[in-house]
Order: sequence, then C-alpha cells, then structure tokens
Amino acid sequence: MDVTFLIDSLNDTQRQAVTAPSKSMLILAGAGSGKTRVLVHRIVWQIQVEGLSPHSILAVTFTNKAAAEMRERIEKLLNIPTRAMWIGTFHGLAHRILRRHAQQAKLPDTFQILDSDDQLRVIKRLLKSMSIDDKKWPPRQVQWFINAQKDEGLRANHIADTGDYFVKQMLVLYKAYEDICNRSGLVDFAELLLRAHELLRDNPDLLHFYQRRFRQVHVDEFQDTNTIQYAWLRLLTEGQDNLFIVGDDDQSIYGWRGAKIANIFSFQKHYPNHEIIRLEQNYRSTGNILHAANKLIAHNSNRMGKQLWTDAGEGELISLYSAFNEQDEAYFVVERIKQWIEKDGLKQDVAILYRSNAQSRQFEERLMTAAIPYRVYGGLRFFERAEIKSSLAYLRLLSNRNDDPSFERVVNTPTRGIGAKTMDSLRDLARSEEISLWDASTALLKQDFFTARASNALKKFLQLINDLEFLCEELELFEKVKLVGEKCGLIELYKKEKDDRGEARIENLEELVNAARGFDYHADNEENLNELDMFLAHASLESGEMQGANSDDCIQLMTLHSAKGLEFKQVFMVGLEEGLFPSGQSVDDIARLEEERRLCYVGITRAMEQLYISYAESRRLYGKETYPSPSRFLREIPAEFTQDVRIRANITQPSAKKQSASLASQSTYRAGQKVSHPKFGTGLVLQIEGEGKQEKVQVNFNGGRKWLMAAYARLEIL
DNA sequence: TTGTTCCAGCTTTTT
DNA sequence: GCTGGAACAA
Repeated sequence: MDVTFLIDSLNDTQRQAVTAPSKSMLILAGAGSGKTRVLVHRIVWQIQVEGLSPHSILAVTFTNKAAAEMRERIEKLLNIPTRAMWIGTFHGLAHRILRRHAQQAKLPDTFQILDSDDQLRVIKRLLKSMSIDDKKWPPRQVQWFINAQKDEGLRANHIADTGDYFVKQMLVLYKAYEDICNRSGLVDFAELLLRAHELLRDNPDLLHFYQRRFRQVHVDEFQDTNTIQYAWLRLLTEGQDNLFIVGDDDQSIYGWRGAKIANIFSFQKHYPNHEIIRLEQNYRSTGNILHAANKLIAHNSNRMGKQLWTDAGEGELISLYSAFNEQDEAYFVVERIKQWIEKDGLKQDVAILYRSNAQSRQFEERLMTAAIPYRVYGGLRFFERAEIKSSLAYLRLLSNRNDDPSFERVVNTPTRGIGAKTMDSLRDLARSEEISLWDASTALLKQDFFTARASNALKKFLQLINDLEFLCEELELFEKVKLVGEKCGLIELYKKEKDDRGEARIENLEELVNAARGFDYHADNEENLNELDMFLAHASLESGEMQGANSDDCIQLMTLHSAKGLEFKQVFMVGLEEGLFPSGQSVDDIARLEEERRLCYVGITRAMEQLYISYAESRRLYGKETYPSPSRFLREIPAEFTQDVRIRANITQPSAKKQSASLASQSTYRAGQKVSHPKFGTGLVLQIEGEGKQEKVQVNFNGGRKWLMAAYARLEIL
C-alpha cells in the first residue's frame, strides 16, 4: 500500500514517532512542533500499515475541541468515518463506559451529570440543611476538597481521620454529599472518572474486555493528566505496553486543578520498554521568539529538557513597552493594532493575552473607542446560562424525577407560590426518609400536610411535569425542547423583564431549540441512551463553544490559560508585573512560581511573527493605586532578543544599551528636598524608589503622602 | 416577592 | 472599585 502521503510531510523525528513499532512511547512535543499531526498520523499509520481495526483505537484528549479536531483530521486522512474509534475526552469516555455498564457501576440507568455549578448548589443546600455555618466552611472550599479527593481516587472512607478538625468536618460533608448524589442519581465530573476507574478495577472481566479491545491507547496533553486519569490509563494498558502519550512538561499549567507533571516520570517507571522522542523543531515562531522562550524556561528546575529551534530565521526582536499605567498600556496596544490593520493585517491574527480576566476591561474600552471589533474568550458558556440551565432542568425532571438539584432549580421558577416554607418541609422529609424531593412532595400531599394554597401550587407543579412528559412522548427532540420552553412559563417570565436581558434570554431559549434540532443522534450509540438523555448528557459534558460560531474577523482577547494550543501572528502579552504575573499568590512557592513561568512560556510561544510584552508602572488594582515592579520574567529574557519601545517619541532602542545607561543615571531627587506639584502644591520628598523611567518619589504634601512617578509627575524642585 | 442595601472578596478553567 | 450574594424592608 502506498503510504507516502502519511510520512512525506513529516520531519525525521516526527516520522520516527509515527512509524515506530507498536509499544509504549513518550513524545515530548514542544510548542508548535506538530504534536497533533504526529498523533493523527500515528493513528492512521496503525490502521493503514499495521492493519489495526479502527475499533481497537482509543484516543483521549482533555477538551471536546481537541477531540473534534483529531477526529476531523483522521477522517480527512483515512477517508472513512471514524465512528468506530473511541476518540473523546476523559470525561466523555468515562461517561460512555458508565452508561454501558450502569448496573455494574452501581448507578441507576437514568443517572444524570452534575456540573460544577449544580455541584456548588448541592453543597450550599447541604450546609444549610445541616445547619453548618457557611462563613466558617465556605461552600467553594468544600467543593474543592471533595473534587480534590476524587481526583486523587479517594473516597471518604479512604481518608484517614487524623483527628484534624478541618479534615474531620470535610469528611462528614464529603459523605453527606455522596449520599445526596447517590439518592438523586447524580454524578459530578470528578465522579465520572473515579467511578469509571473503580468499575474497571473491580470487574476483571470487564477490564479484560476493554484491554483486549483497545490495542492502542493514545493520550494528548499528557502533562495535564491527574492521578485518577493516569490510574485509569494504567488499568487499560496493564501488561500491554501500548500507551502512546504526547505532552510537554514545559506547558503544564493546570497543576492547580490536580494535573500532575510527575505522571510523566511515573510513566517512564511503569512502562520500562518505552521510547522517548523529542519534537524540538518549531514551525510556528521566529528565532528570536524561540530563543527568548528557551532562555526563560531554562530557569525552571525539574524539567525533562528541550530546546526549540527553527530554520525560519531570527525575525523581529521582541518589543518591550513600559507603560505609565494600565490605560497607557491599553492605548499603546491599540495603537499598534491600528498600525497592523493599516498594513492589511487580519484582526483575527492578533491576540491580547493577560493573566487574569479582570485585565480585559481597559483593552475592551480602547478597542471600542477605536471601533475595532474584538472578541473576549471565557465567561459564560452557552449551556451554563441561567435560562438554558432552567430549561434543561425541566427536561431532566422528565427523565429523572429524583434529580433534586433540577427540582430545586425550577420548582418555583417562574414563581408559582412554592415558597421557602413549603420547600423546607419537603427538604426535611426528603432528608429524614432519604428520598427525593419529588417523592417527598407526593408523600406530603397524600398526608394533606400543606395549606390549601401551598398544596395546590405544589400539585400544579407535579402535574405540569407529568403532563409535559406525556405530551412529549411522541415528539421529536427539538419539539420537546420547544414545548417545554413554552409550557413551563420561562418565556413569559423573561418577556416581563424590562431591559433587553429578557429578550436575549428568549433568544437563547430559541437557540437551544436549534441546538436540539441540529443534534447529531445515533440510535445505536454506545451509551445506550435515548435521544433526550443523550442531549442532556451532551449539554453537561460539552458546555458549548457555541461562541465559536462567531467567525467575524476580530481581535482575540483571552487569558494565557485559554491561549494554550492556539497561535497568532501578532501577540501582545500584557501586565508583566510582579504580583500580577507572576500572580502574587504564587510567588512564595517554587512549584507554583515555576507554573507561572511555564504560563509565560506558553504565552511567548503563541506568537508567530511579532511579540509585544508590556507592563505598567502604576496600576489601579481593587480600587487602589499600586506601583508594581516589572515581572521577574522580563529579566529572564536576555536583552539581545528584545527592544524597548517608546510610543510618544516613537523611537526604539536595544534594551541592552538602555539598561547599562540607566544603571549610571542618578536620581535628581533627594530626601528632604522641597518640591512643588501643579495639583498637590508644595511638599517634602520622603523617599525615592527605582530609577530612570521607573523612578518613584514619595512626597509629603499638605493633603497627605503620595507616591509619584518622577518621569510624569512634573515636580519642580524648589 | 421584589427591590434595596450592605458586605466580602478579588488568579487561572475543563469536564 | 466593582460585583455578586445574602440579608432585610416594604
């Protein structure tokens, strides 16, 4: 068979990775080195050359987007449908396994997925019902604890009671939370993984079945796997030496949510026959950008080690801009973007990358005044919007009456006279009898427990759900979604809202109907789900890059985290200040600081042609003026790869020269000097900090002490 | 039940 | 300094 099309477009190391005989392999793939290409070609190689059935391929990613891209590219190369291949996210695949073997996993057939928002609600309810002070035990912290345990593969009864007050309380809550989930038939994200792991571990027959089925297991972004994910991979590949992992330890930026770079080291130990291949040739960035990235990341210890290189030439120097404040920074960036656009650059090739979402504001305002279209990534996803979640909650109740969070969510939305008192009674009974709110409702109604008014209201709600199920029975999925939206009263509710928010919500509900209409359902799905349940699972597992539909040419604004995996011709990495980037909360801990550095490395390596790095000498943060010092990462990028930019004079000069010059410069101010300021009047200089452009002077005016930027304050020495 | 006021908190995010 | 949530009043 002619397979030249598979290997012709690859470089030597890529080809080596793709064509290696079947065994465990670790592909250390640097940024922009073609890792997805290797993964895709490897899979196709195994099918076309090694003769593997598509059926025996397992490929795992972290995001739906990555999974979709992989599937698409394989399909293009193979020219056959890829449905037989298990390509998906850890969560998606775990969900599939649990559906197929719900009974063995000790789950009801109707089990539903609890997303993190719902999870938090459940925990809040739980704290209330146990009369626990949520000031002392913040629900978010409880949620974090539970998820962290599950990510480590630990159940409440696995955790040693050390007598520690905190752990003791957390364990009580963990147990109580698990009871609720089991009673309601709910599985949270971490539980999907944990349950799937336990299912395979405790059912050898099942495990052997899957081990035999998956002849090759491929993992993308392996550096992001957590303990339970790696444990799951190990079970599936036990004794088979068939784990093919692709990753980059230098791009591990999710340690804070449980990812373990150490899994890469464990892999080397657990799969002694493995081969390591480094992909170091970069096809994305110019030389200067790569040198800077290499030098920066070299400051980290505990690396596998890698040097990116390119044969594309050195390209432009990296531009550094020292802004007066955050507004000046935004002004500068937008000016440069204007120039880019004037030279016929596409807006979608430009990205502004920041450490924290709050930083987007300045840039949005500036872009808005400049009438440049932009798009901010992050924020609420489609399926996470309140109106969508409410609508879905009705649908979920149709499938599973015991879904308490959904019951809580919509029982009085729109308001139908079921108030706090009624709900308290229901919750009490549900808790003491260990039944669902739905069952508690029917029980209390039977006993004539409520006043006539409450009783009628509640009866009407139960009736509504039952009626809806009956009415929906014969309908197409999108008709069901439409009908529920109309009958449950959400649309009327939003029509009443004054501002155009209500209108937007109604539009979203209509969009949900469209999503249902376009939903790609296969009756022979491996999850054994009917169409509605499949749609609901889809909504939870894939909260929806519906925003991706917006393909207009616009400037991209996003956090450094969300930029991973993307590339742009022109990149602005902004806010390079101590306390902001690296985050003030990470500087005391070497491991966390190194993660910040990796984040910076990710940022630099997003740039293909032009990279601008900026910082502000003064920044308003939480309503207070701050004077951060430039980020340590700036010092870690050698000056030979950078140039300083002055926007006002529009002069650039090499950083190296400027630095030596500024070392010699001396302050014109001295403590004790009398100075005058156009706005604050006269005062005495108290102290001086920094030098050159960053020089700050503290002056004691009549109105109080003030820190001023010497270069801008227009102080006059008296 | 809705609107107002007060108060804490304030990286990063996918599933 | 802004936001979201909770507590409170009408």
